[in-house]
This record gives sequence, C-alpha cells and structure tokens, in this order.
Amino acid sequence: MSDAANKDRLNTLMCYNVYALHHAFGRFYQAAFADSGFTYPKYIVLLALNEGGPMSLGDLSAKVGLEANSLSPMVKKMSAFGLIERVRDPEDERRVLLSLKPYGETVLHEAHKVVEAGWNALGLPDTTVEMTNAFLADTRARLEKTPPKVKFKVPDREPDQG
Amino acid sequence: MSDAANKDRLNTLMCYNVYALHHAFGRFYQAAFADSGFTYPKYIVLLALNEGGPMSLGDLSAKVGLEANSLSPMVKKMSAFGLIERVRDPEDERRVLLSLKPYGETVLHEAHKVVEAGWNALGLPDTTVEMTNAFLADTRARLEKTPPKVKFKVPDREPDQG
DNA sequence: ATCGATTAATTCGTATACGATCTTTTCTAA
DNA sequence: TTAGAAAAGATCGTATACGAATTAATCGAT
Repeated sequence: MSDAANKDRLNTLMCYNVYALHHAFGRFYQAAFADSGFTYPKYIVLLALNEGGPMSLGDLSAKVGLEANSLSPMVKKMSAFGLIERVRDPEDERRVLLSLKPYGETVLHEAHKVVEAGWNALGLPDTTVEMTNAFLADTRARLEKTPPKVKFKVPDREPDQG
Repeated sequence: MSDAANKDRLNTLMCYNVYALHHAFGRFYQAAFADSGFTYPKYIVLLALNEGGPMSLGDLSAKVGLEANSLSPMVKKMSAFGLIERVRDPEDERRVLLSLKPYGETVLHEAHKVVEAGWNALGLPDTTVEMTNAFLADTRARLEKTPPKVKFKVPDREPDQG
C-alpha cells in the first residue's frame, strides 16, 4: 500500500476503532446493568457529577461531551429516580444546578464495583491505558477546537451508476 | 490518591474518554457532512464495505460492531439511495448480501477527501495514532470476549437518602 | 432605565442503537 | 423425509443523541 493510502487508513481506523469500541463499552455496561433501569450514559453522568461536584447543565454538557438538549431529559429522569438533585440557581435563574444525592452516590458505588470487576478481568496493562487516555483526551480537544473547513457535497448520481 | 483509587480512575477514564471522543467524532462528521443527508454511521458502513468487500448483514454487523437490527433499516435506506446493493443470497435465502455500488464508491471517495482534510488539520502524530488504534482494537476484542461476570443490582432507596 | 443581544435550558422532530420478539430459511437427527 | 432446533434478518418499542427553534433570564449599550 502506498504511503498516502496508508495514511488514509490511519484516520479512518481511528474513528472506526473509537466507534466500535464505544459500542462495545455500551454493550458491556448494558450486560452489567442488565434490566436494572440503570444505563451506561447515566453512569457517565454520575461519574462526572461525582468528580466535578455540583455543576450546571451546561457545565455537565461540556464535561461529558453531550449537547445540553441531550442531557436535559436524562437528568430529569435521574432526578425523578432520586439519583441527583436538580434546582434552579438562585444567583441566575437561567441555570440549573445538578448535584449527586446520597442515593446517587450509593448507586454509583455499587455500579463501580461491577464495572471494576469486569474491567479487571480484561487484563489490560495500566501504563498503556494511561497513555491511551491522555491521547484520546488530546484528540477530543483538538477535534472540538478544529471543526472541518471543507464541507461535503453529495455527488450527482450518474445514470450509468444505477 | 491511593493506588486503588487511582486504578479505579483508569478504567472510568478510559470508557469516559472513549464516550466523549465518540461524540466528538460524531459532531465533527456531522459538521463535515452538514445537511447532505449523509452521516457518520453511513460513512462507517461504506468504509467497512469498501474494505471488506461484499458481505452479509451479519458480517457487516460483526465488522462495525453494531447489532444486525440496528443496521437493517440503515442499509435499506442506503440501498434506496443507490449507495449499496442489497440482494438475497441465492445460496442461502436467509442471508442478505451487501456490496458497494459505483455511486457508493464515488460518495465514499468524496467524503474521504473532506474527512482527510479535517483530520490533517488536527496535526496528530502518526505513530501515536497507530499505537492507539492497535490498543483500541485490542480493548474492543477483549471486551467482546469477556462479558462482565458480576451483575449490578439497583440498591434499595433508604428513606433518609431523599 | 430600557430595549436589543446574549445566554441557559427546554421542546420538537428525526436518526441511531438496543433487546425482545417474530418470520423465514436451513440444518439435523431420528 | 420430516419435525424440531438453529440461524439470519426484520419488526417493534424504547432510550440516546443531534440540530433547529423556543422560552425565560441576564447583560449591555445607549
């Protein structure tokens, strides 16, 4: 394969691998959480709130990398389930402040034990995981900082291409 | 932080980083493909078909890491759009054979140019990308081979935990 | 002080993605 | 050869996720 073609494969492989691994994680957690009603994205949200302390919906959005409109219905459900607290900021009534409730901490802790057990069974080397984490975070930061300049236009469909 | 707590953070960070990066890729491609009707998952499917040649829906499912029922409606739409061919296998009428059509190749090629330009603008080092790709693929393989043994059970909600 | 611009969150419509279930086809064992 | 098991897709209901448009609150320039 030519250098150019090989370079092509690098980026396609990267997004491809991330894509597939994301869904593998999803199924992994789905299996772990079974029909408990608890899910992978909710686990991520609890993690973020636990690590970053009370924060607004917008802050959570930036932290987990989801749009605010995706999180809005989810945090409502989590609040209704008693996992988190969800109150308007008295300082700025536009903002909604989110924080872990004791029950949310309990659930996170229990979920964590399950995830931990499953993860350890994989036998991945810590140093590589650490390096990979750093690189993934860097890639994400660059992606978010550098939106694509060139835009795609669907090619015309030639009659002979059926 | 204790060693145990640090080890905890490794795995949570890994799934967390993959989660966030996946969505960053998604938005990146969404921006590149704009309102062309073409999407990130469809790009992945075209890539897989281009790389792996004609294959059944089940094979595609295994390759891209999505369930067959998720792909089924998507490949129908892509077929209706003229990107791929979708025919029953005469050898085994249960199977559906998928292959790139010339128009699909054209679209893939054009999309690739856009993605390539955007990717190169990130300035990521090739060797690290290569190493990361290998590790992501390895992690995915282990995840799929090793489903979680311990199952999560939602803790009871104590009255005093609000 | 007030009106327009900005910001934060929500709502709405649509595309992905999953598990569960169903249909059709093929395989297998007697 | 034929009835039951297994396999491959498709369908259905639900949960995520996005962009676009909306609502409500705050900021800012005059």
